[in-house]
Amino acid sequence: MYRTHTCGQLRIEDCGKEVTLSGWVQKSRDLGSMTFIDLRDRYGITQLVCDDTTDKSVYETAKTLSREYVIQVKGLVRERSSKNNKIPTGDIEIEVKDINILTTSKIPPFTIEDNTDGGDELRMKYRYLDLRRNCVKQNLELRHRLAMMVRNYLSNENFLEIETPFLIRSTPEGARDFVVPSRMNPNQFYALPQSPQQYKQLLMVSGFDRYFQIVKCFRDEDLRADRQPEFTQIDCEMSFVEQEDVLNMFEGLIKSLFKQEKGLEFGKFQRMTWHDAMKYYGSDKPDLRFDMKFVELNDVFQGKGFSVFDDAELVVGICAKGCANYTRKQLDALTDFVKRPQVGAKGLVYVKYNEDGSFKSSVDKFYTPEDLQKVAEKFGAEKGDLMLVMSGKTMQVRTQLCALRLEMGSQLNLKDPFNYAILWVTDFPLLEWNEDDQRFYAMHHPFTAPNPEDYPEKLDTDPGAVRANAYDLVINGTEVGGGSVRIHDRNMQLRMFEALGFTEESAKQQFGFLMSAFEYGAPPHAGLAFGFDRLCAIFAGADNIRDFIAFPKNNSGRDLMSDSPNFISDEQLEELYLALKPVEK
RNA sequence: GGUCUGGUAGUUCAGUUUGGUUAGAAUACAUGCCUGUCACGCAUGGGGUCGCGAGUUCGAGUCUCGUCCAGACCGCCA
Repeated sequence: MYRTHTCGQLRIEDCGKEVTLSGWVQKSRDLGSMTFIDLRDRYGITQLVCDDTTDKSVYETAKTLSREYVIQVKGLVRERSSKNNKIPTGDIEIEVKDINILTTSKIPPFTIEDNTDGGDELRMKYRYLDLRRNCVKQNLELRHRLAMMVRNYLSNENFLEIETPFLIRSTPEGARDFVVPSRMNPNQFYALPQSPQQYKQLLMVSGFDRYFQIVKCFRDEDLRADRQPEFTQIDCEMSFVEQEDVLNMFEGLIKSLFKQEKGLEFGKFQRMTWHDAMKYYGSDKPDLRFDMKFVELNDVFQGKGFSVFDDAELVVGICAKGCANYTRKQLDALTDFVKRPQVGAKGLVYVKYNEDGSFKSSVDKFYTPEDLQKVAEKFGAEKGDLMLVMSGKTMQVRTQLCALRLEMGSQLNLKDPFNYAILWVTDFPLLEWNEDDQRFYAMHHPFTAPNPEDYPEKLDTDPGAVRANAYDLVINGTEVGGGSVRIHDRNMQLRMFEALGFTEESAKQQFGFLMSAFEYGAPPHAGLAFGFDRLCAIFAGADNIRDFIAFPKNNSGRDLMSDSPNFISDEQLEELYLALKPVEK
């Protein structure tokens, strides 16, 4: 028997017991004629002691132990003479009677501690060692708990978890597909699913009126801190429901997770239309942990001879509470921030509402104190506030001001990761115009149902203004989930394809099986999917989802541990009827 | 496809602004001492292709160009 207890288990009441423990050597502290060893496993750390009561040959073995050796120890539990209240086993220690070295270890390239000395790259390369660290292990434990809660909640609500295929047909809409060559069907390829979208809709046609799946999805797009090429969704679909039913069901799920995991209770989640989110926060995923709402200022700023504002489509600003004391240097830094290529603004206008009631702005040449007073009134600004104003084309300037708003939120410490601001964003546009291709694309996906108020009339007259029955769940500025009511009527689906520039034939070619299925009695249905990795990160107050995935990829989509992707042999290529093309510089 | 930041002992970093003697610190590692440590302590020691390549120069870790790698972001992500 390798162990009678784990390394996190023994307490003061176990004193006097003969026990056997197995684990990794965390650290050895040699005090001369006395040696302490911290033994670690998944459950915790237990201190081992060798002193003059220890058999000499056993002590000699103890002296040879080095970090990360795997050992088995037999000994007696005894009370410590000096306790350690930092660990749960801190009241006891093991008087070592026998040590068995199970395996030795090379010196690890970084320390296996919460405050490791290892950098990201090194930790990825030796991910199996990184996972030994308590903080990383706890992230995976959190992930497991949340997955269990999701399964329990949905199972109790009569949802069935049904697996869908990973080797599927490629569809050109949406993100790039990862493709897999088929040996048995030369020159033909499978694709890995970007999501099980069409399969879950088929399951609705099949009568499984409540489906879910915690499932891997694959997208061959550039990565970010919150984007991995393979990631996990909580994918859900329901039949005989309207948008309201879906929002209520999954609001319940999210509330249940927060209640169980964090003991937090929330009232009804705030809702905001996509239009308002863009107008007041410049983003379809506004961070509502702080306010700093956009205020549109065309009427007070235009017509006074300041051509930058006079010529702009939109003049819009935010008010930073208590920031009128910002120095010239700080204001210049903000200007530099918005001028960075990532933000892309031309400049930034500030108006200080000083404590003495006077105004100081970067455009004093053009505006009288009375003008600026009106601006302040628009903002509802008080003495001591700083107003920051930008102008330009409507959508562009909103995006730029959004970047500034988030930056101010960071500077003013308004982004407490454990203060959760949750909202539904609803009424997304159905279609999105693409300048490059000169055509509309589905903003969500081509199966999303239009809002009945806008269909069919507006689809002909003003396609860009048609609202969809689509919704996102946003927490602290992160999109953690999204979904829609689906089209279940074949004619409506054909109209949609038409609007997207598909012919009936090309639509059939790509989505034929779904369209065929809809000819055999499709129920009204709707659903959504949550980004499970992001959800885990948010529960832990983290930004990067990598720490919540056991074996993640890096920025370039590489697995630094296994060094993949990598080349395959000529034999493999031959078998797959593939030939490589040289990379052009 | 683009913008920015970084690459120097096993590791994390300083040094680069202003080119100039033998490239430092902490930590890790090794050896010795130490009976209550738990970030143990003390002493000693080993450890460097300054990412790679080219250039400028009497001389390059330091300046220039190219390139590779890593990270953050923009585009992209139905």
